Amino acid sequence: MHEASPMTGPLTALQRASSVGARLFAGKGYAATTTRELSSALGVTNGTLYHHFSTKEALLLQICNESLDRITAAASVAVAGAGGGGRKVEALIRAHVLTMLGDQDLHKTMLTELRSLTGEHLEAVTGRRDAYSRLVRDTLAGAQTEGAIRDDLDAHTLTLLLLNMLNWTIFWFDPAGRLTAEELAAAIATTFLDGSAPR
Amino acid sequence: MHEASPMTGPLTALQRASSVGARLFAGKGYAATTTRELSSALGVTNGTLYHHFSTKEALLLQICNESLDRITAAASVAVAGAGGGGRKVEALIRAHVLTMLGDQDLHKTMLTELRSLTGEHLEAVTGRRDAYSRLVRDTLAGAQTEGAIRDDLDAHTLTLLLLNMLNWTIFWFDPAGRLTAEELAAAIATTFLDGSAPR
Amino acid sequence: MHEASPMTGPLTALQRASSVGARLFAGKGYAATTTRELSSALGVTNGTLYHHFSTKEALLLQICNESLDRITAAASVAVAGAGGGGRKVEALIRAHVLTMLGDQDLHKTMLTELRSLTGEHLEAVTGRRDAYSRLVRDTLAGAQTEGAIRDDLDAHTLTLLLLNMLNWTIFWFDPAGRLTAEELAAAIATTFLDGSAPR
Amino acid sequence: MHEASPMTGPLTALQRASSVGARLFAGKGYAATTTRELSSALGVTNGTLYHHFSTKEALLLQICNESLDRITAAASVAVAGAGGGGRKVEALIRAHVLTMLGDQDLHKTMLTELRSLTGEHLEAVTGRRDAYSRLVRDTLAGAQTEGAIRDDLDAHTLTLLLLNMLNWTIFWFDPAGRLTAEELAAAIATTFLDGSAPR
DNA sequence: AATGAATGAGGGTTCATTCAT
DNA sequence: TATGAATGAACCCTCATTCAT
Repeated sequence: MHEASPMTGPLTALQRASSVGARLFAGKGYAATTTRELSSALGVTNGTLYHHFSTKEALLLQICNESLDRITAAASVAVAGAGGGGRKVEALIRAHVLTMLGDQDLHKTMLTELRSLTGEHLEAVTGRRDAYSRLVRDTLAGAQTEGAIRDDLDAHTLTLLLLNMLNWTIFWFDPAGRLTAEELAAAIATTFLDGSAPR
Repeated sequence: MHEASPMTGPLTALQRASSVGARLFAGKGYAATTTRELSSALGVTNGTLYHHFSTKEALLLQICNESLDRITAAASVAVAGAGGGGRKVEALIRAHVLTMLGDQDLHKTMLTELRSLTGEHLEAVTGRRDAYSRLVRDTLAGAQTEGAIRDDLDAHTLTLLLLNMLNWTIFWFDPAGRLTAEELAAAIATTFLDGSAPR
Repeated sequence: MHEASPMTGPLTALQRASSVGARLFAGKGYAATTTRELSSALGVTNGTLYHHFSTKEALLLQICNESLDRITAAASVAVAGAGGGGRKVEALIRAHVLTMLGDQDLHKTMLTELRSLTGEHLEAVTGRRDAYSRLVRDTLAGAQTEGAIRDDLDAHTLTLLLLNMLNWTIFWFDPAGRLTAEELAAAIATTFLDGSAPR
Repeated sequence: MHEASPMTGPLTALQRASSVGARLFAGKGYAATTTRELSSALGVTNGTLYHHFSTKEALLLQICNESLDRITAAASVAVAGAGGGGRKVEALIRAHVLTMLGDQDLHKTMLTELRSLTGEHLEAVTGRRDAYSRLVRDTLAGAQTEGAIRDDLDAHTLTLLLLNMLNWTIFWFDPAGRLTAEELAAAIATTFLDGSAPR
């Protein structure tokens, strides 16, 4: 997906910065990752890294933004393109899961290291994350209005529970494991919509 | 001996170490918390902290162990005391949620900072966490056997989905918010067992 | 030699302080030896150590004094008791070597860690060590006067050369090695007096 | 490239590291010398010191290696260039003394602080020092074979006694004193070969 | 754009020493 | 006399960041 295509040359070191940074940040945490580890993993010197990112935090910001860009775009498209009722919810779940697991390090970094941002950076990313939450809530509220999902639990609570099911996945999903991302998306949709009790 | 009893005075600084450490680690992360911040929050000098904990990691270890002790004990008791079928699952959910939210910092630290442990510490805590996961899975598998929950999703997957719903809560639950822990436990149980679609 | 005799009880911890301190100081150096290591090797607590020695340096001072007491006493007695001429020089060499190697740690500490003393302590010990050097020089000068040793090298230089031969031994002598202290004393006396060239 | 040549300016701070480090280590001991004292004496910051030496011990290692390089080279050349018999021993003594006193701090550090090295560093330097001892012994054994020195004391013992006379000098020699290094070398050679007794 | 030496504040930890019990 | 918790300065070392080349 994000690899060089036949029409382009190889990625430059800096184009790989988000992905390399995300790998390191996801692996050992933002605070525990040094800029020297970043430079070294990128194959450039420490000084060069600072020609492209004014601070370590700027790289984290870029990663968080990229994560939210992708997940918001994927979810928006999915929801817009799906039929009414439960279909939109299913599409949202699938888009969220597939996007998130398609670049696990990137999204894990956003989800877990966001708190290391400061000041305006933090506000900006938090704002975008909240906007995404609203997208989820609006989708659920819409489904409630259409009678596709229950309305004895308010949309806000349902949103939080759905995000619970979606996001914690980032901590344990193994692409080489027995469950594919598609299967997982289906299992989450089933469980969230129909529950685990037999019908 | 060193525990606070109703008859004794306030906890000493060091008896508060787990709770103070958990607060700081949960707030800004283990790696970003300095031992000086810890000492200062405990009201002791840096040297005193090291009189009681050989390393910063030793404090993290104690916190993780305490978290898993509590959550395992609470869940075991709850499951053992509940009636058959879905009741055990409900009891487990309630015990997990109430325990976890009863000391949010402690359990958040265990859930998110465990990876900062090294060597034997990491193995020991990981082992205990996995043992807890097995308790959850056994409970779900038992409910499947009794026909209380569906068996077209395997117990392992259901376990992961349930833990998703339970654990991510730690990131957003606000004790002062509109939802109480009891209500949340009930909402999770309902959603996990019956799903969000109307019946 | 310095062990409890049948008439006395076992040594108290503090009576062993010089010997234990000397062992540790000789082994890894004064600066690299901690007071906790000292207490622990003595089998007392850190606080107790400080009831007997006001500072770590006070223990070093005691060791240096004990070393110089012993070596000065042994040499004085030996020189006084020996016949004239070269006999006094031989006796001095033998006394120095046997005393020094009889408690290698004690004397090694004095010889190598003396510089860690400060202020008056340093002056006092340096003064005593210089006094011992004068004893050696006076002995050599006396032998020159009697014609027992050459006088084309001045007594001061000969003193330094003799102390060279005597003192560096502390760095390599192994009581379990093939050379006994007596044999070494004889070899030094022979070499210093007669030289290594055949006669 | 980075060596000072007659055409270049003064040494950079880091080129002086060995000599400055040796001065401090020789003066108060390796363990008692702080890295801040080192940086400060070099006129750089603490961080800069660590830019060039990965640990304090790495500087000690460099000093020890430099010392043994010089002393081994000087002795090898001297022995190889000298005539047979006692001439080689005299040449060795002179080379050892002149080299050692030509940079007293460097060699004192090697002789007295070597034990502060750890692991492979210690083994490496100990190995090189032992190799130098073998050079001395081989020289003495050769002189014995040629009948230039006595053989009723074995070469191993004579080696130790000669090194005693040579090495302890480091503790007291004063370049500004009444004895020059050349004179001292001559006195040691005379005493070691002919003894202090009149012939 | 790229380098890598330099910076200096701050990190975890240790230590000689003190003191209430 | 003995204890061991407490102290806080200092230790070695790391790090994000800067800057001359």
